Amino acid sequence: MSQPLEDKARHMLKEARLYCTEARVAILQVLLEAGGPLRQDQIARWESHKLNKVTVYRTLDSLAEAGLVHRAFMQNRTWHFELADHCSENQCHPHFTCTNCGVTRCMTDVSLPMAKITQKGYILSRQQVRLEGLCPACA
Amino acid sequence: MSQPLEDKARHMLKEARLYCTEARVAILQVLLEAGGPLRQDQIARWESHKLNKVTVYRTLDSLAEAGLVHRAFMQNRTWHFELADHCSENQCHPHFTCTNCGVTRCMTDVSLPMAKITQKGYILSRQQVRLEGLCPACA
DNA sequence: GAAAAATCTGCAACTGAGTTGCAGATCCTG
DNA sequence: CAGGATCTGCAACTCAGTTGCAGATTTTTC
Repeated sequence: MSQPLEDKARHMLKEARLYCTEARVAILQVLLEAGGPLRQDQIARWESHKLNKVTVYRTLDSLAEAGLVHRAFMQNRTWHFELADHCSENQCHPHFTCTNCGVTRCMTDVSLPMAKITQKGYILSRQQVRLEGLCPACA
Repeated sequence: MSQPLEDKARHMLKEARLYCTEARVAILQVLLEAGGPLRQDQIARWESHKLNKVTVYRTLDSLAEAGLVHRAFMQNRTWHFELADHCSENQCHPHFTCTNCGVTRCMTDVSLPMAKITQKGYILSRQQVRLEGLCPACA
């Protein structure tokens, strides 16, 4: 059923010159399918894949190092990972978290200009924006 | 020596209608003196105050609830706390972290416009900006 | 100002995300 | 398909932050 996703995942791994291991293919598929940030446990439990948490973390590390995935944000001391597409070179889309229900959403259609650091000597390479408020369901 | 800071701390607590306990006065003093974000262990070890970590966390919670302090950012799965002044109602100053040496600095002179959420139903109440790059020493 | 009520504080034990070492399994290249 | 390079899973660990509870402080009441 998700053959095309698996193919896409394998292709991404080939491009990045990474071993096409079961775990990497599975995790990329899960992230492609989810279309948003996921925690380690959400990935490990997804569908029929049963991956050890150590494997999930190490796999995400290698995918992040290769630039395929990145740590989107931390919530409740837990990292959420997502595919690194839809990101410009130095800025990803903002993430909105509802302070009432806790749901977090990617605001892919919102963007802010890069900050300007006036102090001398700083080299700004990346900017991250978190938004907080009420989601439509809780407002 | 830090009599004025202690007085200021006590005054802040009175204003916020909180008990003037030793721990609260001490922690406010430390944060006033530091002038930037601190971790729990940095606060606990500051000068002659020897506070239990549970006390530090609970005290910071109560100060945060009263609006005197807030969680500035998380680094290495650890919260950094700072005084809540210098913050506008819905946005605090950005924090810059050097990807090389790990140092984090408050960029009080940098500001970004608030994001505009185009999707209906969202109420945006707070925006947080993290910056990454190289500090003058590492650039 | 002392007693009562309301709140803190510290200790010990716990929680849970993320990490490490290592042996055995998989993947790729020649 | 053999052999080296690289993963994977298990068990045990780390460490920031939390919880329950008994005893200590602070504030309020009279």
